[in-house]
Amino acid sequence: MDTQANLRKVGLKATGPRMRILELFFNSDGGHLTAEDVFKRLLDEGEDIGLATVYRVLTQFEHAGLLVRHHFETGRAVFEFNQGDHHDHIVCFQCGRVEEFFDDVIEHRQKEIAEARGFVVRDHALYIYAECTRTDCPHRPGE
Amino acid sequence: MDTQANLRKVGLKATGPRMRILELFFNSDGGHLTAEDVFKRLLDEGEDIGLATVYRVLTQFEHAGLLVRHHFETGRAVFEFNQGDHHDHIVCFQCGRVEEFFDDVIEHRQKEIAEARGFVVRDHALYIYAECTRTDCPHRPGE
DNA sequence: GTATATGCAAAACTTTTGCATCCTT
DNA sequence: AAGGATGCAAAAGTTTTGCATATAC
Repeated sequence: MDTQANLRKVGLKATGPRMRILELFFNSDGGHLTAEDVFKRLLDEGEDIGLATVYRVLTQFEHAGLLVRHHFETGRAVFEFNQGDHHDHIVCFQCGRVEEFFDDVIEHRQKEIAEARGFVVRDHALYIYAECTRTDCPHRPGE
Repeated sequence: MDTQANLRKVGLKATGPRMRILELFFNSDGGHLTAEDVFKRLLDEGEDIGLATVYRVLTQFEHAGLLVRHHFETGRAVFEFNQGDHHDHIVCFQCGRVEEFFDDVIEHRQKEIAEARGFVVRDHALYIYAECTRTDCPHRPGE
């Protein structure tokens, strides 16, 4: 991934902090990170970065369409890499794991419902909160 | 509505603040209120109430099943009266109006999707963000 | 070289907690 | 009377902003 080119493409200067943050999301394999998560990881990597910069960059990336901001039930914003494909989320109550899915039936039905009520859909967010029945559920609440 | 009886039913003492807050939601016709909204309305009514109490009572009501807490994209929690019937939301980008709906197809599909992936659904939240095409859209962003 | 981005510190905002007093049962 | 609930103030947690310095182009 040419981080520098990707930043320029969306009209942002290719600065150090921006490149590190974008790479972090690119390498995190669809992970959902809070501003604090990003900040700590960069500190761990030995970066000299400020939390304010992280917040500013995350917001810029959201506006540029590089990241998507979500509001889970924690009250804190989490960000994920925008792979272009829209998808919804299943969040495990027990281990906090987030799995993604996309379903045509649901997507379609939403559009119908909204239009029948005189709305034009611009976006939507569907979160299913569930219990993970898998044996490999790490069961580590609070992380 | 017998506010006093409703509170006792869920095991809470029928105190002044709790009764006022429950009545507020009952009379607000399905309105979605933040803690701050509730606090201000009670102050306007001349109540001597603290914001901390509002937060405590709202959380108690949520646990008791009297209210439902939502996280819209604002970052602040909003509460609504729990009428027992689950429903999802269409939020108008322009006027902020929230319309509710329930759709069996979507409900069913969610259950199927989650179970196919080894999850047992406990709850879910679906928010459709849309533009209101109605002529009576008040168009008052920021309220 | 110039405009923008950054780090730090301080502020703003939402929510929680400690504690003395008050109220419900 | 006893225990829980309240208001106030202070704290904790998240996000934003002001400003001097540093960096990208």
